[in-house]
Amino acid sequence: MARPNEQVGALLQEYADLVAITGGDAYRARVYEKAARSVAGYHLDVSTLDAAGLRAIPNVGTSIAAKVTEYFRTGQIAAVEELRAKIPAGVRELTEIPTLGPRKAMVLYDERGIASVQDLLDALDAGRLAGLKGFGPRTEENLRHGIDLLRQSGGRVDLGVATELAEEIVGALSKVPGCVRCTYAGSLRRMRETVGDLDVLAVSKNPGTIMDALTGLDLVAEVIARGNTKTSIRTTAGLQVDLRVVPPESWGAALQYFTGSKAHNVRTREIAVRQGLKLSEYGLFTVPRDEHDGDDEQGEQRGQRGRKGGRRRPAAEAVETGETGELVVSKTEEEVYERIGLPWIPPTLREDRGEIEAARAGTLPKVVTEKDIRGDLHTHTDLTDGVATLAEMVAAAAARGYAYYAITDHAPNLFMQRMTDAKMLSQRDQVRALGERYPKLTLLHGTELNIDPGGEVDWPEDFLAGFDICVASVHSHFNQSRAEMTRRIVRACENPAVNVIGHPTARLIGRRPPVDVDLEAVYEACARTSTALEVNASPDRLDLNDENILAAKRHGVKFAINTDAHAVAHLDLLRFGAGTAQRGWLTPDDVINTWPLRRLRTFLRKGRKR
DNA sequence: GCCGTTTTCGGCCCGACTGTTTTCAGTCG
Repeated sequence: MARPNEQVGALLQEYADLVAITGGDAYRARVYEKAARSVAGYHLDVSTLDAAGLRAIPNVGTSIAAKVTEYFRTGQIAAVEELRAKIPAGVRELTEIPTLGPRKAMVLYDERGIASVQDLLDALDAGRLAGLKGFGPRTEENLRHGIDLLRQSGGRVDLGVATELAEEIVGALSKVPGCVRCTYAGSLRRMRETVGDLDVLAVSKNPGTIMDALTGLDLVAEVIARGNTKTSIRTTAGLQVDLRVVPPESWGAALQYFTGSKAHNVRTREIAVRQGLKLSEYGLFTVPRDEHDGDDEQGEQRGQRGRKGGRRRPAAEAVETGETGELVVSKTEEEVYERIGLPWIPPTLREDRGEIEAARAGTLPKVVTEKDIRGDLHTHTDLTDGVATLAEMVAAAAARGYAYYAITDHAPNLFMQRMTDAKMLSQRDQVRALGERYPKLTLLHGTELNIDPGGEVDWPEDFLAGFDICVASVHSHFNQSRAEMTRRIVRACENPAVNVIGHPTARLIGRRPPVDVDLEAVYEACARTSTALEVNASPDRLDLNDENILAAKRHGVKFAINTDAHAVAHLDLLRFGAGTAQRGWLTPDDVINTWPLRRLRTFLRKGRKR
């Protein structure tokens, strides 16, 4: 995504936070928050848009469009500067502490002059919070604890780690007597590339028993909250797990609700409201008549509270006193979506990135699934840095039912792998021989080339012509300038032997940032030269990521979802690649390794002479 | 401050848990 979009998005988010901290209108804060998200995720570069173009962005109206324009004209937004002058940056940082929101942060600043996390720690140590309204002993303890957590780094884990943990917990809870259903939801079900916490959902005849089962697991370091419908724990690895227990008839609504994302849920609830319905985690309900009649009065109260910065009355009373309308549906997600006039939307699309509009228009993509993939096109063996033999890898590929499978060991310029022409040709003979043992599986002999700093690859054209497929990747010189890196990768695309650009940004999640490259230029080159971009399924890469995939697809680029397996077990990581591709709205037609072999071979011929 | 197939004004998603409170505000998801 273009940088200007992210910059403006960050500024609007900051403004939203500052409005909330200063006790401004809560609805106004929320609008800025929504605008921040839509700007950051908008598909056009906002710095190139005029006022009308800006107002075409969802949640951007006259006022916000003017602020964006002002930002590109002057380099700042006066309204933001004004609030910055009133509220030190450290106060906003305070709200990153769990359990400390905008209201309490402002109290700390107003009453005690606390303007940073360190200030807060000092005040706690000096006992200076004593007597402050709303800050009792438990709150002090929670704040200290929150600061500890904050300082232990971001706390998000990768998709592989989160999936393993979630499956362990769901497995354990499913065995608890009385547990009827159990699964995970949340960002993990949506397959976000990192996961900040786990949401586990269960139906149980005996909620207490299943709560006890969770809090009793060996991996529990701390019980954060314990109720009869919700329990939260923190694992020894620092990950929070929320378990919700719902009645069986609420399963679909609860699964929909706890899968999120928050932005997607806001949209679905709004749609329900417009149809006179109410959607909660307990189901889709009709809104009773008298509540309609009372709308004006209630609205007035809400409006006033909103202006005072208070909150509206929760609907809990209505539930308790039985004023709630009748349950319409909620047994399955499909029912819930259908009743509000939408087809079921795959979890990986639920980010409010246009899926609601597409669902309404009947143009939701039929996203690619793991089952659509007919073969892995980027794998290694122990000839280079893999840990399994060629025979083992091929046997595993055959067992997965693949129609084709490419072996792509490293080329000589990754010097540590000691590849030679002779070794490669010898492997090719072995591949051909092995192929005869697997009549249903077509083996492709390939290689993973190194794109050198100038954009050249390992072998001359005539040697490259002997491969069925060539992946080419950046493995070194990650710090080149943007111009050099762009020229380097574009040049690789223009090489007639190169079929796939492997892990295109070379990032390692949480360890190495993506290389600085003009991705738009790369997408253009890929589309022009029939070079596919890889969706590397390894959970520490997921490269390209979802947003980049969306952008590349708009250029007409094709993709290959590959595991880059270095071991037999890695072939199973494919699902994370499929999930990431879904988040990028890819259909089987966009993905070359879902195609029949003939079509794939035609694509792989590219610009080669033979 | 944005938005509209009920509306260009009057709404804006909904509920659980905690802590400190004695009826509820704040935070979180």
